[in-house]
Amino acid sequence: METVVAVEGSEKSKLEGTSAIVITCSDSSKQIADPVVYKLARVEGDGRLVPATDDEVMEVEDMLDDKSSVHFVLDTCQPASNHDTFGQEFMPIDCEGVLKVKDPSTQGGRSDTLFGTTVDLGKLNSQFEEITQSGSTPVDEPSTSTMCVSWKPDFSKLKGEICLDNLSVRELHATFKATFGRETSVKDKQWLKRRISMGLSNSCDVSTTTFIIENNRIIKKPKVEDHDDDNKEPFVGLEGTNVSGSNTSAGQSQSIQMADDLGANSKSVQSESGNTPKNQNQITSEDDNVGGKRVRKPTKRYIEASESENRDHSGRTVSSVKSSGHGPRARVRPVHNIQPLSTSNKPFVTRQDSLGGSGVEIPYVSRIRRGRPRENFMGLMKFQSCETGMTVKTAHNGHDLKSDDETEKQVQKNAPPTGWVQIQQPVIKEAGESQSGDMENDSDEGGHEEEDSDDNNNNILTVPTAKGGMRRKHHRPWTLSEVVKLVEGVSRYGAGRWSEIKRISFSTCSHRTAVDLKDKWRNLLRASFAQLPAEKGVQNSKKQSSIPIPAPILLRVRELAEMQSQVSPDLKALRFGGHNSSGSRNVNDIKSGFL
DNA sequence: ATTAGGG
DNA sequence: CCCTAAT
Repeated sequence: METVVAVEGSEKSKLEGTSAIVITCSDSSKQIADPVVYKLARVEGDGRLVPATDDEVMEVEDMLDDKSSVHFVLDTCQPASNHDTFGQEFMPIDCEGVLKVKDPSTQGGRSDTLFGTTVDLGKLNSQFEEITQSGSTPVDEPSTSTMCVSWKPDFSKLKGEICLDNLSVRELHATFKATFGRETSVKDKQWLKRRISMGLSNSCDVSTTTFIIENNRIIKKPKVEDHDDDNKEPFVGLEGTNVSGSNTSAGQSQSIQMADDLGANSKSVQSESGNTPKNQNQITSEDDNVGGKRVRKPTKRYIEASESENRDHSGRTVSSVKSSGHGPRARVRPVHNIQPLSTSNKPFVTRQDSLGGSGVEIPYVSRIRRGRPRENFMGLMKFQSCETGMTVKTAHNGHDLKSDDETEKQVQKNAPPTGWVQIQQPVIKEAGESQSGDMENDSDEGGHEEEDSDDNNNNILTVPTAKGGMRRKHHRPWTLSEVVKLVEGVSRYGAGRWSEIKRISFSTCSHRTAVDLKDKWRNLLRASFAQLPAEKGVQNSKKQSSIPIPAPILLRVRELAEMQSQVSPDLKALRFGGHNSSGSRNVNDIKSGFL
């Protein structure tokens, strides 16, 4: 079930000796099993084909996480059909996707191009032609609305909006860096453009990346003709009336510009009435209500902590906290044994009570589920049924990170302790989403052990990592695809609608609560804004304990953030001069009609 | 129950 | 991640 995709241009025959990128898509629950085979090669000016260098391949590799399904085989003359070696893996990005970009150079003169970008799935070739030539794109075909599909490159937005053409080499370098997060010494403009385009398209979302580069700065380019984007970017219209669907065409193109161009403090849209001293106070003490953030009084924890300084620990007032059922948890929850048997032979571990500092040894019971009780086993069941469609990839490029999870999973499967996992529940496909799309590459979604054995694994606090460090048991490194899903979700529903995003985009991830999503987004935000201004002087220096997030994604994050005015003042300050502080409020205000 | 923020 | 305040 493999097709060597058509290679545009005349050089097809010469491809034999070039390097190949094999991308296999083996999500069995999806019916698309058309692996795409790319040959990565460069064509020199004289028409010679030069196999991609290690460096080039690396660059492409960088854009995919290490779990990616892409294997690079350099200089093999093997026919591409010979993909047995590659095992079954998943593409972190779009299965159905077409990795392609509009490339100016393919239409014009030079042929110094990479074949990879002109490769396309045959069935979409015609569309490609149409798009690359005219700007008039067909509206996206009705999306099947799996996450997978939703991330397919959106050609409709591709119309000449990546203006790499006019850039100097220097500017291109900047762009390159922004895209890949690293420098390049290549001076060939075509090459740079090509690479950047590839980078963006490979990030699976060129869709909203409407920007141009100016003075080393990435600037959004106001879209003017947005007839077909309405459903794609609900938040383009920050005016709020058209969060979903209804469309005030006038407002749309402007709102973006507002976000970028309104430099001043349009932040406080207060009533003009009081020109009293209060107004001046507002300017100075705006921080009291930092950007309209919710003000918090010191937490109980904090109060208690400071109180306990002046108090014998035995005199602690437990009652100060609403001890409704479970008093103050010093990270100690009531015992909640669901599966008595499996805990039987586990070492009884004690730990210090962290609250009193009294040194009391208390039996360590791992946390019961925080918050509300687990909905039920649905998530699990769902997960299981999803999981079945997946091929577990192992014995490949050492995935240290999840090795432990993997083994645990194995254990679970081999010896189901309770048997209740056997319960079969009808899988509810939520809005027809995910199901397969979600699982396509999240092969490391442990799921089981977390859900049913967690509470009983009394003894495992941390697990050793490959690098000698200790990782918290519960810490699941975020998959690239999870990140992608998150970003996608935010772009759809807006930052803040975590439960929505959780429900829709993460329906299959039993872990990753809405809070987790929020936290991750916060981190992404930080990362996305930290990277650029820092000139990322030491990109590879710090121990990147977690997978580096591809620059294009970060780019996207930042864009979304700006679009939704999520940029915190600090971060904005971090950027180049006070540039964008839009007066628009966040989505929640819009939602509540607060305008 | 959900969300925002601090730790 | 975890926790809590706020809504």
